[in-house]
Amino acid sequence: MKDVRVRFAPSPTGALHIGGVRTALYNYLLARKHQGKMILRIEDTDQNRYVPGAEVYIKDALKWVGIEIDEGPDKGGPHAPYRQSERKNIYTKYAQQLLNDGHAYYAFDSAEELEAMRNRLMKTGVNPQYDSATRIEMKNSLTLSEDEVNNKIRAGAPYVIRLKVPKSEQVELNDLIRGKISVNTSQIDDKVLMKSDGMPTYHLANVVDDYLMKISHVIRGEEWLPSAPLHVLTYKFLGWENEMPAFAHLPLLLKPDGKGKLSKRDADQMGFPIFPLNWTDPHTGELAEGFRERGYLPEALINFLAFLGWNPGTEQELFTVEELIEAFEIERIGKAGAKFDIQKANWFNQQYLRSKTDEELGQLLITDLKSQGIDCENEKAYAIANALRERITFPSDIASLGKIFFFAPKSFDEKIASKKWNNESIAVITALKDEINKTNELTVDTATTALVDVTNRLGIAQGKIMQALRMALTGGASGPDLMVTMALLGASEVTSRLTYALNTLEEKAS
RNA sequence: GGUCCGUUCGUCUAGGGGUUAGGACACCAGAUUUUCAUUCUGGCAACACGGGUUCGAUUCCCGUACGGACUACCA
Repeated sequence: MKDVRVRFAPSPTGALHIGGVRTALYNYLLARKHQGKMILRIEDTDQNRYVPGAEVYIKDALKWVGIEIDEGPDKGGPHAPYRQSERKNIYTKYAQQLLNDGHAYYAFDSAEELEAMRNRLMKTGVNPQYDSATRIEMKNSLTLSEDEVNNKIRAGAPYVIRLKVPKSEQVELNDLIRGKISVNTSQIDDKVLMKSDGMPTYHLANVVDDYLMKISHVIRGEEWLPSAPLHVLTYKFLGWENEMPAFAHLPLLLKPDGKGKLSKRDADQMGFPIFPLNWTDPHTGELAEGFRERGYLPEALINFLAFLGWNPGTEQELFTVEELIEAFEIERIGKAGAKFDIQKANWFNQQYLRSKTDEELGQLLITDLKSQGIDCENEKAYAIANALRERITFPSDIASLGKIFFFAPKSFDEKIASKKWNNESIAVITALKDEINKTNELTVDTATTALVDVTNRLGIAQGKIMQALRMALTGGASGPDLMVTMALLGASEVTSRLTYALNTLEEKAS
């Protein structure tokens, strides 16, 4: 394979959508697999849609998920600048070339005139396009005399430059994911290449830049598929047919239920993030919570995203980035859109979170507790993390599940209280409390021994009172191993909690 | 409407002319855990439909249906 050079080319019009992250990821995986280069190109040719902060956001988001950029606006590189607004004169040059070669023309039609043309065509049942049939009725350098055109331009009349698409020719391209795609030029209209503000449109800019930046593979979303033949045509007209990159159009990320592409609205409705990081809309001031802030680990998100539309063909599910790079192949990307299933993302997160050490998990707990004004020694935090590690999906679960070690219960699970708080459990807990009160060193072993002794003495099966004991100790119906919980709490705390439970719950029972 | 693209369990998907159509998530059940969770075992559950081609089609071809994308001086 020739030198692999891929690009991720977002438009700084807002936060980076999770689908964009996946597109960037696939580009990145291919680049790394072939020791190629990953290029970040900012497509900011629409000045009206520019959103301050968006570019920085995109870079921060890529950095967070671990996608490294080899060439880009900050990094620089042999084909700088990497911001399209800074490459304006380059596009003008190639537009001029197309004009000279008769592959493009000036058009002076106003928005109203275009609108009128479309309405007229619509009424007659013809597909409304600015094409070989309609352009002869419009105001452009094909219908106007050379003098008229020159006069208009000299007078400063606004104009655009359009591609002169042939009347009827088959354009073919071989998509790496979908195979051969063939379209007749009669279905393509004379797309605007240069806008009246002097900026290029995407169609010109992406072709010119991909060529100049020696891009080997264009990996982008399926929404570009319909205009891909137009781009192929542009490469041909520019004389770059032989250097044309390979195309791979990715299937879309779909909403979890129903149909259609995943939108922020869906995500909001179903209660999951759609942006990698927190994003505050500069216009509305509205904050959208990111995957990072929700507690998703970048490696989990990457693993999850990689599998949305691609799979290695083996039964392995958990992949490090290095493994993904090794296994990745464009040919194994699926064709159909993939519904976004947040439950699967949660599962990946759980897997990655669990694989962390007690120390890492414990530090997470310490940080969380500190923000609530609670101090916790390292050793205790590590022990709590160890007890909780099998039950957490998000880092914040450690603190929320671990709070039982720092706060005595004030209320008790009602279901357990009504079902399990009876003479037997009261008897056992009373006796256990007295037993533990006598010891000063409470460990898993001594706690177990105490419980066994008490239940044996009273002739009550332990299983019958475990839930009552847990409720008395923590207020809840579930939690980490009870003996571990008691050991972590210590003798005096256990005694006082059991006493409190016995006092408050007794009244309720009678 | 037109053009293009797509369609295997609820979801992500493997597979491929002859398979008990495999895995994962979710869900359900049992076991273990003296409790809940974990873990383990098992279960539920899919080739959109109709025509071909073929000895044989879920797999190849053609239609149909359904779905999606695109159809801007936005990307």
